[in-house]
Amino acid sequence: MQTTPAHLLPTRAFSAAAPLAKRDWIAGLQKGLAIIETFDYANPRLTAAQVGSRTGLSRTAARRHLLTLTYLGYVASDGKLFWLTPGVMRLGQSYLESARLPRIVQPFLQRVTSGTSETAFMSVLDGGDIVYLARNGSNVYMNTGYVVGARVQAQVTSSGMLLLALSEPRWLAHWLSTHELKPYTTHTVTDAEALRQQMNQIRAQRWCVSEQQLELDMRGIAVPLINLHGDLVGALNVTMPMGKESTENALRRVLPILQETARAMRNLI
Amino acid sequence: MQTTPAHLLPTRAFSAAAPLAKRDWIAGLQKGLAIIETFDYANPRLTAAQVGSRTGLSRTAARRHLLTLTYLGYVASDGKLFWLTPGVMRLGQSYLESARLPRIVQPFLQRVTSGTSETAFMSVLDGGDIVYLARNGSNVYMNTGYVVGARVQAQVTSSGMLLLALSEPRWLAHWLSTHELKPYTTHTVTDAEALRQQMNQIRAQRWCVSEQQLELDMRGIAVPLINLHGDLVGALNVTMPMGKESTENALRRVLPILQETARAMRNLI
DNA sequence: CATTTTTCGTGCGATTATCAAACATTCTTG
DNA sequence: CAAGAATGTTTGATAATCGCACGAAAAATG
Repeated sequence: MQTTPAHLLPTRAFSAAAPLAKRDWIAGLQKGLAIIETFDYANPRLTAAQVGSRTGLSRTAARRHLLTLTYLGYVASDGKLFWLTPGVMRLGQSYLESARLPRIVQPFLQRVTSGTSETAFMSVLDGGDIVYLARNGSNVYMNTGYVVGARVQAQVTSSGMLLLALSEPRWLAHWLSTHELKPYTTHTVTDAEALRQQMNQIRAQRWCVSEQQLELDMRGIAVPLINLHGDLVGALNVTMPMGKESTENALRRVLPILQETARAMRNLI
Repeated sequence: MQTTPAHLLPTRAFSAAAPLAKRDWIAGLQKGLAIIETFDYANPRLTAAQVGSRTGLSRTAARRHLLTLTYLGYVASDGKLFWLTPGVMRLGQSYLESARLPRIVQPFLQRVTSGTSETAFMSVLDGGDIVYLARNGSNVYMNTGYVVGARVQAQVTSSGMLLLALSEPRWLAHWLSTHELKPYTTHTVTDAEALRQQMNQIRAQRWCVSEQQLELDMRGIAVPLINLHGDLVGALNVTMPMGKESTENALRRVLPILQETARAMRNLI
């Protein structure tokens, strides 16, 4: 008997296969994390009642959780409104510190940057999102948001399309049939069947180029990161302004460097 | 009632110790967050028993919380060991999205970068740590770790010294008397009295230069960010290799730009 | 400015989520 | 291969968490 409101359930829909026994379910933890994630650009400061209605909790329950978070330093309050503090960044930082990947890749990203003069990223798939775990290069051309930790819907990035294409076919099929394909630019592909075909090609060629899907005039080129056991651990990509350069020329210029760098990383990741 | 700016609130309260009533305390939430933070560089993968002993929970309790986190997608497990997933970065991202500051400062950082040719940062104090909330500039000279979200003990950075010096005197005194001053380089100041004197000067002059405290051959220069109400909301700084440049010359070159940029930001933050 | 309407803080008894201990099972190691 | 250590699972007892109800405090209204 799952009394949990649907919107509190994990985003990683498909992996939800193991319906945790009730006795192993810490409700307060789930609710508190949902509360942290309910703050966003449009809702930076909320009352306890607003948090309650956004998370499906009662006003009093939301308030109790918010007070706990406040006491722990993750949330601040003027007595009426609540907002997140920089303290919550300790949590993401725990991941960056504990994971080997983000630390190991940095010198390799520098290699890509100096070889191509473009901004290089390493990213992984989380749910249907691309999460950037490391970055190297200038911020001259780039929109400001793409820092370490940023997330974007996978299908509008080169790394995302690549990782989707190379992931578990059943999961991919499920994702394609349930995910809403939001258009970011006039060029964004929003047809699931078109995406599916692109992915077949990407899976075969083992690299991906993506143009103007997330931002106009921007191009991304991605290759997979595979470890010695053959596991897919993430993607390496560069993002660049398209300018007047042809797709073919850009590929000729950066793809070999990406592929060679990914190969060089194999026995370290 | 709370008049302290959110960014300056001590993490695990000193004066802010309003010892939350028992009925408003969500134990599971505190425990779960403590579990997330218990993973770090030295302990990237832990068993439930290890997590228990590190967080003071019983083995079974730790396991229940870990299973919950796993189901929610923040933790992964092979059945025996547990580790954090990129999903935890959603949490820090909630802060970056919801807070105005990190978004607003980006163009100003670019201004600093182009005026000084050095890497620019915006940061706030959280507990005794500096947290970098925005960054602009090349990563050529910099050690890899200083990305958005990174934390360093405040007293070894220019921004940290500045924010400490300008914070609530009672809180500062308490911090100085309880905080362990860890040496990072052979130049790191580890004497509390010496720090206190430096802070007096910094408080008076309203800027700070810090050299070789965290890394050899590196220099930081910081100025405060003050809003129209006169609240201290953070610090703006540049970090640069010292090379052969004198302190005076570096100050003459970058301090005016920092100060002018901070002034230009006043009515936006 | 007075009155209505809405929102918010708090105490309480009812409910059930969470606990640790005991036991079963699996993995280690000599 | 058997003893010991570490881990998974079950269970009844306990106390943590719940929503409701009520009064106080703001907001909204006219």
